[in-house]
Amino acid sequence: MFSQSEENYIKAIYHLGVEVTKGISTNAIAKRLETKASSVTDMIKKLSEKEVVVYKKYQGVTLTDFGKKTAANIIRKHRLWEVFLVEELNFSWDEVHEVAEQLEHIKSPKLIDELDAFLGYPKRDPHGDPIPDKDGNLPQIQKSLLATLQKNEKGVCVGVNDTSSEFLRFLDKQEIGLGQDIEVLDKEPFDDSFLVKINGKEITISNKVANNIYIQKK
Amino acid sequence: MFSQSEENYIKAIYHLGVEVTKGISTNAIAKRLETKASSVTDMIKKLSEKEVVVYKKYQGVTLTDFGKKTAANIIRKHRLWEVFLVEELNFSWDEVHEVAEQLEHIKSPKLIDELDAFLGYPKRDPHGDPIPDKDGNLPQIQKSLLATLQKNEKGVCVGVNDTSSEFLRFLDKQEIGLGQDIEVLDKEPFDDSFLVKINGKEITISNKVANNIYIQKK
DNA sequence: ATAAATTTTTAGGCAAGACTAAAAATTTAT
DNA sequence: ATAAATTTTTAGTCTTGCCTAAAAATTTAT
Repeated sequence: MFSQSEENYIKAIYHLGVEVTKGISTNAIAKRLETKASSVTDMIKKLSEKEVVVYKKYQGVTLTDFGKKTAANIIRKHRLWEVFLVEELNFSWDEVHEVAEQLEHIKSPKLIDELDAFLGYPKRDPHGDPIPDKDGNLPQIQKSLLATLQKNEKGVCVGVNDTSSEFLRFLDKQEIGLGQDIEVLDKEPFDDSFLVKINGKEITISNKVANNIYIQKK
Repeated sequence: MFSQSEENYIKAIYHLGVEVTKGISTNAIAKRLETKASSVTDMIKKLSEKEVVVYKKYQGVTLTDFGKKTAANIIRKHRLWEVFLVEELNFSWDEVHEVAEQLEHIKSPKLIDELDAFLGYPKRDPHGDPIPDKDGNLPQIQKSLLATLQKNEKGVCVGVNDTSSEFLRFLDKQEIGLGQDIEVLDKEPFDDSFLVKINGKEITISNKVANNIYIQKK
């Protein structure tokens, strides 16, 4: 069994390690968890003894298979709770994170299995991120950043990269959400902004925004 | 804001203080929380500084009004989560306590208000205990121990005193639950046991059991 | 009323998890 | 290749919440 603090480190290492082969640096973990590098070193030693990570001094850390499974389970809980908050308790997608950060640490296998069933075994959370199954497997779909689409390509919004409240509320204002059809009408070479059609309306989207919206092409 | 540990102390003091006018003893708190008296003294000093309790050396503690309100809020969360677990996630009434002990510490006013609404503003938890409202007020109903009923009195089960798994599972086996009609057919002077009619069946109930079931007379 | 038993508090320590400051190792720049 | 900059680790400290052992206060018994 892991403490909340240990779980937070495991999750951070997991997220930092997605599509990276080298070890995760002490500094990167410290930055993500808003803590100090020396604290990270301490915790890494502990997680290493518990065989959650592989660690060699000055070389960063990698999750073991056990560590990955542990991480997937924490993320599973986090995302299921997010679904619950949005679908059942009227939270908006920019409000869920803080509460899910707490709920993900509740220890009860039955609770999470029942919650999963209660929610109808959802595959994705309110931000479009996949929910790991009980064995830690992620359903992968292929998705592209809106910014990579060419003129006249169409797709449907399947996720976001930035999940900050500011960005999510901006999307709400623009009526962009998961499942929303988006068509690229034009790209402006000057500032790499996009002219897109959403809900029948034509709106301009900055390059920064286009780099934070995931699209499934069609 | 209080730590989980502080919240557990506040709750313990509240429960020990129901229908008691004197201060709660250090030892009583230690026993309830399965900790040592010296640890209790430490925590009591802290809670006293935070104006949650009134404390004079060697005289036990009492909750301040602020402390009572805090306690009621924790209990509100605990009981609402219990309702959720039983009504929505298929937990039985003997399984909920441990998980609710964790969930009660989640910090989010919106979460608990929405949960309350989602559940339809329940007045009582699965054991028949009243759920405090947002201001900390308890709906009090008058209830009597089954053991105090006379021959031929009738009532409905509205709560339990002992909430241990053993007792609750015993009640399940006897098909006794909240809302169950119970009629005292006879009392046996020899061992103070009861002959009662439940669900049309006549069964004998020990005095110990009768002292742990609350009845609303009718 | 005093002795014995009990309860409560104090004093000192320990583990987890964080921090600061300084040392050591590594990487980058010249 | 060496100096400078950066990253990482070590060493020592702090807080929270717990512990044991001993001292102090209170209660109970004789």
